[in-house]
Amino acid sequence: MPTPERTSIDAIVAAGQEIIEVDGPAGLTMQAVAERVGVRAPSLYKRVRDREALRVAVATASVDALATELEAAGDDLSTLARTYRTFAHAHPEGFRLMFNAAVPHEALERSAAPVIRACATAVGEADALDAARLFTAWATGFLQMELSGAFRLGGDVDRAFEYGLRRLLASLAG
Amino acid sequence: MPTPERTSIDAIVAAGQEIIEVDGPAGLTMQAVAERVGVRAPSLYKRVRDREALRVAVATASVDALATELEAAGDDLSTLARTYRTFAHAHPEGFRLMFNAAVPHEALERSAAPVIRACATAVGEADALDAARLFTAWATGFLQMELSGAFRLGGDVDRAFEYGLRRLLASLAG
DNA sequence: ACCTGAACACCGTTCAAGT
DNA sequence: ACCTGAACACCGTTCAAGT
Repeated sequence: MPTPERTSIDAIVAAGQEIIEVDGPAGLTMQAVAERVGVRAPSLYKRVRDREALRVAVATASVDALATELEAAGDDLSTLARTYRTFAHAHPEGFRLMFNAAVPHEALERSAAPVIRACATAVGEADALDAARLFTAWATGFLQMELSGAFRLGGDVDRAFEYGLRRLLASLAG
Repeated sequence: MPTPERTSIDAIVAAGQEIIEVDGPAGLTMQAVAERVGVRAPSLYKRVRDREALRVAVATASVDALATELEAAGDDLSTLARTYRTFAHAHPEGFRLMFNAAVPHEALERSAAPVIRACATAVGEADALDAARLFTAWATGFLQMELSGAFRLGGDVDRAFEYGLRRLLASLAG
């Protein structure tokens, strides 16, 4: 006898995204997600293989959301960098999880594409990939350090970000 | 009646470092550490407050080890970058944990000092901190992406590292 | 003083039984 | 077909009792 579905993979992932921002990555338990979507924990196994798959699904949703924002930001590297930073500030735990779960390659590629395209414009096709990696590595590392409090002491973090961005753009232009 | 100590905080932290490299961060359980140092799990609570404190202690040990290697590397930014990368390759899980645990500020400062000093030589005292943040953010982000497999496809990763390093040094020189 | 077994709460996961 | 309670294994943590 068929029964109506009481939740969905989308609702489960959305619940996971909300939970990590409130309770941190350790709060992402099967029971917390189940309670939030209104089922019992065992029911989640109809939609996700295990907790690790749920972590990956939540991380992938974050990468997809980031990709959407980057695509809307256009081809300007400064705008892309600031969009990236705004995203990280808005969803710090989702941002962190992106680098702590095995996000499928297609999702990563989609979020990388706008940066690679902008770099191709700046340095030409031949060096576009290397330049995009330079740019993305800097932005990612900066945000990770900013969020983890590595910049706790000294200096203006906004100024350090703009300094890095300016230097990088100059380097790519040179 | 006093009893002889059957383990030590150093042995516990060393066991934790070994465990994460073999079994990953999820393998760092109180029971696994206890077994490795030859006591029962409850005994660990004589030396560490809880599992999170153990994670922090292991991460801090990694930062200290990194700082020691950076101090020995000298004042050349290229050498510092390659030393950092060699360290990350040798202890990938220890490297990742450094950014996923609340390492005390003094440890972070000690590992940052060699880079700040090298940057002061390169760009002067006024911009040394911003330059060090640019440099460290790039290297950290690059390694994190390299280790997490974000560079899985396309291009030579070694070449991308050297490309980024060259561009950054040029930028700081300019 | 440090160590341990026992106990408890909590979590991930499976599965037979419900609808 | 999906959902659930019950069950099991495993883990973090506490604590009284041992030496």
